[in-house]
Amino acid sequence: MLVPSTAARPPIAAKKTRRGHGRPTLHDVAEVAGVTQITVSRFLRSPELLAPETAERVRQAVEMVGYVPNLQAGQLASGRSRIVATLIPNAGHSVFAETVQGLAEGLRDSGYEMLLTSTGYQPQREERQLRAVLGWSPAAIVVTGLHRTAAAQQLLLDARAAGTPVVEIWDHPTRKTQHRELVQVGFDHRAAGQMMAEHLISMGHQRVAYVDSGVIEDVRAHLRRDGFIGQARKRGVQAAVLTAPPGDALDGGGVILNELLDLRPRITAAAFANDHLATGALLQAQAQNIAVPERLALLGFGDFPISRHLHPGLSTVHTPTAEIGRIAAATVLKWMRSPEQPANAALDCTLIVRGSTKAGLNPHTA
Amino acid sequence: MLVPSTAARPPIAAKKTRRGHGRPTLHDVAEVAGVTQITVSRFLRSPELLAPETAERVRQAVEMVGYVPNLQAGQLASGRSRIVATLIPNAGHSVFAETVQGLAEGLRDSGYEMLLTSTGYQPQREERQLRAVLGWSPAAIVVTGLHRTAAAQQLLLDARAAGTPVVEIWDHPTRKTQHRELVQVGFDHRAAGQMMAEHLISMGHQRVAYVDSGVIEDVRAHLRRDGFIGQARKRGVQAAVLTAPPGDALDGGGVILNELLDLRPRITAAAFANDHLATGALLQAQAQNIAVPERLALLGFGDFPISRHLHPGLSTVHTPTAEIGRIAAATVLKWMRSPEQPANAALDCTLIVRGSTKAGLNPHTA
DNA sequence: CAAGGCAATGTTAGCGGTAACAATATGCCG
DNA sequence: CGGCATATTGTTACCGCTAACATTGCCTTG
Repeated sequence: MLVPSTAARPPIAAKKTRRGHGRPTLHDVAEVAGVTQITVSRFLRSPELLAPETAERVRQAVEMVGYVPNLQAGQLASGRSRIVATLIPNAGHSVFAETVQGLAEGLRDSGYEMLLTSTGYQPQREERQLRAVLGWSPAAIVVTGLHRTAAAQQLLLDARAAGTPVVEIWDHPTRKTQHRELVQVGFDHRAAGQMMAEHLISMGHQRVAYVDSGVIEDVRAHLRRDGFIGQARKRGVQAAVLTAPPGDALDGGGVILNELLDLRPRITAAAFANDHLATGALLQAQAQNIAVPERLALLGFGDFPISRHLHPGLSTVHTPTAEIGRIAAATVLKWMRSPEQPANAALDCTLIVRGSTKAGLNPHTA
Repeated sequence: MLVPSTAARPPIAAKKTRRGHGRPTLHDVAEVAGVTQITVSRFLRSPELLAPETAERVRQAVEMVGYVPNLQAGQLASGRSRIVATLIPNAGHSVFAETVQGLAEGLRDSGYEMLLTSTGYQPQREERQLRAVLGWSPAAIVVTGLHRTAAAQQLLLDARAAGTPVVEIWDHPTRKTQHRELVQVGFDHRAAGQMMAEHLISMGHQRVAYVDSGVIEDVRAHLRRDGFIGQARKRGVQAAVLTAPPGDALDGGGVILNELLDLRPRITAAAFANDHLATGALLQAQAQNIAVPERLALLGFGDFPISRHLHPGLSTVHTPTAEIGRIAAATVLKWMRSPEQPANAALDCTLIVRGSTKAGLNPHTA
């Protein structure tokens, strides 16, 4: 049995006092403090219920035995978990990494922890991971995008029906009709694509191209492509579509540049699925002495840090990557505290016009 | 009570059958299958123990009620958890993001999940988060670096003493003596710094500078700095030290470039804490028409994707970012399976020589 | 001064699983 | 045909914590 040793202020290595797993339990603390488990439990959760003097005794006991609460036990008993399950296509991609970081910051010190899995853009895997993660009875679920297997969707709706907040990030549906039980925090990729087309058109370009992502599972890039093409068509502008080769995007952009230059009829501007591709193309253009934007205007997507440092600066669309994470965290926290469903957050993408499109055919736009 | 409904193949929304939290339990499945809980539990963990016919009945029952195991309960009962706690300075930094992704991939389908927290480089926060995370009785702990508060270190050693694998990533101690209970997966930053100095020296530079990270808590960058300076001194070469301004590293690099050019006595080469800083400097040099490497050779660290696409290409040190994550995952998995402590993994950094140092004063080195 | 109220702490009964052991049934042997 | 090993399934007792209700003692109040 743990005796209130006279020495010991620094957390002493918990002696194996009980049959259990070796860590001190509420019971151990209670014994030292001369109270019962529940009093210690109360001290930890609502100390104001205890008599000040008792509270102090318990506080000392907690410190003395180096008590760390067993969260699994607590959650099993209370039915409440403190886990926010997060499913992300690829935690290594800078955009998602920033979102993850935003989430981590938003959740920090909230008492909730983030369980992170990376789906590698594969719906089947996402479904499997979702299933696994549900076993943790997460307090909330954050998933990327709106598209997934039917079974995964059903799992989410079931979880939602059972009262678990579910937030979809990075995407925002055009039609408000889509599964209204879930909350979206993101932006409209189709509209972003339209904005990109509109920008090029407004600069006077009549023949343009869109360079789609080489990651075929990147649904959002394809949405932007569709938006781009749709808008171009609507405005009577011809839009070719190329697809970047898989692999390193900077390399891919370089390769694509020459394909763009070879297109017949000639095009005067190209939009890219992301800034990496566009940067690759821009650097390649530089190497080959292709005048940007005179011969070919280039428009990226994502506003990666490097883009404004290039020469010419890369025009692009700024996306709220970290903000998505922070807002998702805030949304989830709010939702868990009060049961009413928070509003969707439709974030803004903003066009950043730099040199790679500015000195174009029709330089009347800042 | 759940009746084996005649319809229902797709997981039917679990009816609230018990006083519990609404999700079907082992008990529900058992009832449907006409067996007891433990048989269902066995089916899930070691199906080979069941009679084939029973197994099939249970399988159908599991599917029919849409059973998802309650992992908290299982772990509480068994004392084993399936959580790998991971503490990272900043999940948004590309290098760590790649490591996280590597970890996620390494853990994928292993049955273990990653609990991720971001410490923001702050030891106090790290300690707090470590404490919180210990409440999950993680099956293993992955922390970044070797430096932390004394209390945090004690927590890790306690966990280790209780049998929890602890892996320190991104760092590798020069002296093998340092807390041998923990396993390191990373590389020796001091040695990397030495290598950087050695490279510049071998190119004939006699006056060099090191641009340290603006993140004062980035202990590893400082280690590289110390290695750099130490090596320079050893070889009788003067080494100045500058510190990048905080904030955007690309900007910081640009600012630093002019400081480097203004240094008296003049220097001929500079090494940077990371490729972002070096890239910023390189782009700024380009903008100011400063000849690289003739007027000033630039050496980065990290081999970020952009570096080889710059003109001239940025010489740098390639670091095994994703590999650290993958190996850490493998190490942890192995360790959890067999109790003997795996070996440290000292990974290699390799010098990548590109144009930004190659055409230097003494171009005899490839 | 008895009754009621409130503050502080305790008791009991689970949460949903698993470990360890127990109990059957079955088959094979001499 | 009894006995024992083996295969299969069940019983019991927790894991460490919390919800809900119970108890105790003291203070206020009519």
